[in-house]
Amino acid sequence: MSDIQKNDQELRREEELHLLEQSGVNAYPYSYNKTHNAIDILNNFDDNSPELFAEVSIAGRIMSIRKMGKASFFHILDQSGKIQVYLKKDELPEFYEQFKLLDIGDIVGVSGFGFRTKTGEVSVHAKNVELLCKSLKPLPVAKEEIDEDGNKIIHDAFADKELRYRRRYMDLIVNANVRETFLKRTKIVTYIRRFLDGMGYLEVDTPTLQPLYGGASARPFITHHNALDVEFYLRIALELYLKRLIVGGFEGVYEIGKNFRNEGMDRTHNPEFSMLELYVAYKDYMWMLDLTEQMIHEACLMANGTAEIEYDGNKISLERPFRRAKMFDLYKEHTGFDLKGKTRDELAEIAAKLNIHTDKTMSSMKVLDEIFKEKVEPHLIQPTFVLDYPVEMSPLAKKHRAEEGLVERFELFINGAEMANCFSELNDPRDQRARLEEQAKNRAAGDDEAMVVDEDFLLALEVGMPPTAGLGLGIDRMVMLLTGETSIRDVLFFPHLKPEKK
RNA sequence: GGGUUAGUAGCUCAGCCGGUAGAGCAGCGCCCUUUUAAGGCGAAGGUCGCGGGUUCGAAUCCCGCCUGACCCA
Repeated sequence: MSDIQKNDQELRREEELHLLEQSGVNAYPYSYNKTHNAIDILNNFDDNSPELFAEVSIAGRIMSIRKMGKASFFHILDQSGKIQVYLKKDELPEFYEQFKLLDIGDIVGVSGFGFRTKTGEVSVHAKNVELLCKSLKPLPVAKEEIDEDGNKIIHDAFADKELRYRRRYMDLIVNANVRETFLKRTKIVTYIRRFLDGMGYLEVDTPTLQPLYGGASARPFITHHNALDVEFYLRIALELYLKRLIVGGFEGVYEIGKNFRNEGMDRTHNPEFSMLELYVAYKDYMWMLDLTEQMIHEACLMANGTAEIEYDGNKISLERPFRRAKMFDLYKEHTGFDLKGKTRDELAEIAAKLNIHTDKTMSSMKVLDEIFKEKVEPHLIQPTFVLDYPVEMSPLAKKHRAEEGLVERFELFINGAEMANCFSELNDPRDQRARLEEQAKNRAAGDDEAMVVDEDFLLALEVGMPPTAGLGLGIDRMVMLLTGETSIRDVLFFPHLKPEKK
């Protein structure tokens, strides 16, 4: 990068770095012996026994500096939070000169003792400060104020969404709420793992690069393997490989991993996103429904301390039990029509009455799907398990034990959005072959989201898969719900954006 | 893909019925040994997203493009 592109602040920081190095300071040393996190001191400092913090070493990034002549205050930020440091010239005469060359954004180690300032803030009185990393780029600076009611007011917050997403590291440094959201995300995912591990299920890894893709209706990303000179697809679902592991004899497996779908990006879609898929042998979908309900309920309690949350202006209760409703009952409830057993043309006629646009190319399933999206989904604000879908909509689900034309499947909707999807898994290889061949026909007829026939998967089913319940749960959407974020970009560290053009 | 809207200093924003830019914070210099949106004084800092056009003159008006946000299909 040439000097022409650097602004005066960047040039000044480089100049300061040279000055520091000339005076013998290593601006990029190798380690620092840190004994405390900011929060350890802030939470545990006791005015009656300050000796508990008589010797502390903390380290972090300088976030604000208040110089007052021969004494100074600055705040440093570590992973746990911010803490104030106090510095006197007559105690640190040598460093005090260097201090002039330090900036907001530099990382320092501070050793000293804990104390409380006149104004009541627990701080560290520095006996020694050393530079651990010189920062060459100015950081967006926001100032915080605590108002009379104790609320934090942030002035000039770093708010430009595009910059925040493209320079997420800056966003994380400057915006505490962003850090909190991602910490919560990690806690939620850790909780899910602990929950499933506690049930005795195995966490496994299956291929991301696949010679054939399947398990969902979506267009894949295609890539190329040079040594083999073959095309590979990035997986669109975890399903077919996890089921092979159930065939292989494991009785409970799960994977939390990335799926890749070659489709548009918006507030709820990123081309790569995280899914949990779980398969448990000898269980059916209603058993999995209970597990799903428990897992989401507990994850919310763990993340928020309550099962009552507010999301996008809606009050949502994740208290158990969630509502359970059959799909065709919901159609009746929200459209007034009984759609069960209707022909394609009858459905199209009803759609027209409901002011839903259809065209001749749409199959009866597509029409049903449209009506559901338009008339039912928006009403599913409180958590609702939608039960028993038409067989044509669910090529990997087992036929319903009691109802003709349906499969044993549920989807969970919360705040009008699909959160989880589950079936009693189809394990009759003859039926599975017929369904995949049907998909292949749709594909040949132009549906580029239809599934392909995976002969190896069918072979696995012929070897025999025990009765199995399978669940897919969108991790990003669940994190959105539990953190109150309405854009998927705010729960992904590095959401995809269009490339920057220079 | 369509509509609305935004892009001005490192950050947050004002200026937009045309006359070549302004504030706060950050940064710089001086003063200040318990401050906390620290304070006081002073001096800086900008191809006004990019490219065309209209005009004596464009951040401002017109066209195209890029990037983001929101809504719609």
